[in-house]
Amino acid sequence: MGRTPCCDKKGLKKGPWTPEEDEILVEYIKRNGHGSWRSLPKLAGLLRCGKSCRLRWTNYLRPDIKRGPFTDEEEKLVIQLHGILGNRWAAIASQLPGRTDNEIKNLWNTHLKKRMLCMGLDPQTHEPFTSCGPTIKAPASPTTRHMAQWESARLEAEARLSRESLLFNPPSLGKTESDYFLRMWNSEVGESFRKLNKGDKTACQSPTSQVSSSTKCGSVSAVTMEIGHNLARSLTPGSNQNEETECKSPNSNHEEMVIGSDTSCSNDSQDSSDSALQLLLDFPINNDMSFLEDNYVMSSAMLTDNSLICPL
DNA sequence: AAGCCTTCCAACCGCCGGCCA
DNA sequence: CTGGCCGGCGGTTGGAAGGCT
Repeated sequence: MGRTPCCDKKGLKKGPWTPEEDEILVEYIKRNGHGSWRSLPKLAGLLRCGKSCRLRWTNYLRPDIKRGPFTDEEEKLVIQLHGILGNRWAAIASQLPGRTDNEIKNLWNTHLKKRMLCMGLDPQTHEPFTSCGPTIKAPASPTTRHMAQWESARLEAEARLSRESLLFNPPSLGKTESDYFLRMWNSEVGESFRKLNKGDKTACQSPTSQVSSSTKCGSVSAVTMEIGHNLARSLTPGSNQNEETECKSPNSNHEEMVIGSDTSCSNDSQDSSDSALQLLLDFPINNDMSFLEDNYVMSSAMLTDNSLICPL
């Protein structure tokens, strides 16, 4: 029992859009909103299927689309986020205002994937290749692998934050220079973040309590901070010295965000990883996540040294 | 100049999950 | 509960553009 096609293909135009069609679509959406995509083409007088109209609008005609080539910063961010999210282009696109999932997917497939290969890294796993494949045997599916990475990151963040919480006052004691996450937490950025979340009485007392309670209270903020920690670590040269995974590329010593793919991942922890991942995907990114961008900017200079740019 | 090859990206296709009757 | 509708997503494709011989 196959699905009915999204539209009756008879009499409907396919292929590249003409400027006239673009104009009709834009004018219609400006006046009426897109409403039901399925009925839009008929109402607007277009010989296209609704899906085609939606795609044209979201990928090309939308007024907030950012034109022009990707900046280095954007490319780095895509690579970082791909390491966390895998091929979830829409989720990645939500981190890059004005960029579409299609655009990012194309960027990855045409440029970044090659760059990874050139650096001796598996574009799917972000792990170094060896003569007989990746150094670390990854879980069977990308989804499972990313869940494991998430959980591993969460557990380590929790452990580290528990340790650090003992040293929270004075903040400088025992703090590594590279721990941007904690520094940020203690900075104005962290403070404004805490203010932002002051409504949540169970979380946000401290980084430790917040992260620890992330999966129990479902605090999106906590997950955000985990992401921040993960990204901060991945952006920080030398910060992975004590991590479980060997992240050394034969070609470079660049940052690597693969975090112990082979660390234990119990069923219980997979559940929490599930919720964390889900929360991330549901997270309305253009508010809280901005602090990550700050962090990213702060750390991006370091990336330049161990450049991801691979002359082809 | 012509032909071939490669790269790039807009657009299509099919699947999935949420919603609703 | 079930099945259809719909929007969204990720994978793939096809053709235009540019480079090379």
